Amino acid sequence: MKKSTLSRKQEIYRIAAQLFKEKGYSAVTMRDLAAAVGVKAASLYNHITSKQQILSETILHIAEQFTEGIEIIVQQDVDAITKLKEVIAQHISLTIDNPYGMAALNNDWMHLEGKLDYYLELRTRYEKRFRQIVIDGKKSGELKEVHTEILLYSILTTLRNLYLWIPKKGELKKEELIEELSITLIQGVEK
Amino acid sequence: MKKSTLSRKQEIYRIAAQLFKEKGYSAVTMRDLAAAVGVKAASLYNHITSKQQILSETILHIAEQFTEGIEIIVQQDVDAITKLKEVIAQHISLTIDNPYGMAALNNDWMHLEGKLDYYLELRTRYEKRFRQIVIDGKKSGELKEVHTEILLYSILTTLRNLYLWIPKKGELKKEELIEELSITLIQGVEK
DNA sequence: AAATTAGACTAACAATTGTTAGTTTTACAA
DNA sequence: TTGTAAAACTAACAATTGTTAGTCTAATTT
Repeated sequence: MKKSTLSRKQEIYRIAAQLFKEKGYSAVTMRDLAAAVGVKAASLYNHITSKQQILSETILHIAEQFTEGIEIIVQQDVDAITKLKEVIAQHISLTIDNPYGMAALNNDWMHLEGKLDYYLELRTRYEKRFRQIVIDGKKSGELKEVHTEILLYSILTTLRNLYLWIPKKGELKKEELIEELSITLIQGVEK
Repeated sequence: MKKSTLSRKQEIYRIAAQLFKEKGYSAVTMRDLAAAVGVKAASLYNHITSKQQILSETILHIAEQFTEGIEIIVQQDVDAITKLKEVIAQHISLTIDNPYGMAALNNDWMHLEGKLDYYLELRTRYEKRFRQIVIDGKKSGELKEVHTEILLYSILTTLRNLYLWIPKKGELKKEELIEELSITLIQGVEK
């Protein structure tokens, strides 16, 4: 495979992820994708092997980054609040890098066919690590005594859906976003 | 139309919303829906007029409740924090009443055909009222000086995705959930 | 210049889609 | 018991789906 082939494939993947974000995997046809790329549907198959493969490579690549990232974070010897901030920063970074892929990860994971079990395993591992940070933070007195699951899903949901509004906030600097979102999520909105 | 017809129609709508939540509107076929109802696909049309109608009635019914609800909340003569708590309570109530419909509202609104503009109008109105609460709260010194959009979307995203985990929390009482989620969102997770 | 190859094309496929038409069965009112 | 209407059924439709086969063209390598 040559460089030009690789970048053509990547261009298809990138455009596919954009369309998946707009309409969802199932509603995007290979003819839609081909038109957006500027080519006939059959020509796509010179570069990709299937529609399903586009989805699973897109999703799993990101999911692996998240799970590997949090496993590094949890084993650091720092307090829970610091870990939480690092998790927030990781979400922001990965979302800025690939907002369309994040949309697919969030909305289309159930359409993974062969790789669904692997995806679910990655997600379970991720949530387990995140939950451990919350539990440790409560035990050490850093976090409020609120139901773990409420605390967990309330933060996690905001982070998982950053892709919905991060692209619009082009004017906001990444470091500033990390700072403000950390404040909002950790210290709340009340003055 | 008789009572039995109405309840049959409602049963179809209810099951459809469940399937939409699992796989998304586009991935649910009328044959899937029929099988879940226990009937052949063609028989559905004795009760409904189209797949699209199921989606739009499901989504718009909820969207109207939200927009009407927040317009009542904003015009009350109470402080911003109280309004915020009422918005949170409304989200929890409507989500408990109809978690599957909430999923469709969140994930499948873009597949509305004739009614898409109306939906977007409702959503814009809703966000405008919500944003006004945030702006007022900052002005009155009740809320932190964080970017309005960050504060807005961070809360709103959590609320919009309650359907993802509320069904699992059957053991948790509604009033308790409102209390704990209000604390988490308004005062943050840090002790 | 000749040969090879990457990558576009047209045409077609088998399967699946939402929906309609027409018919039979079920259930209730008379 | 008979008549009527609701609601199930089978069969089919036209359109659309992902994908393959085979061909042509343009670019690159020899």
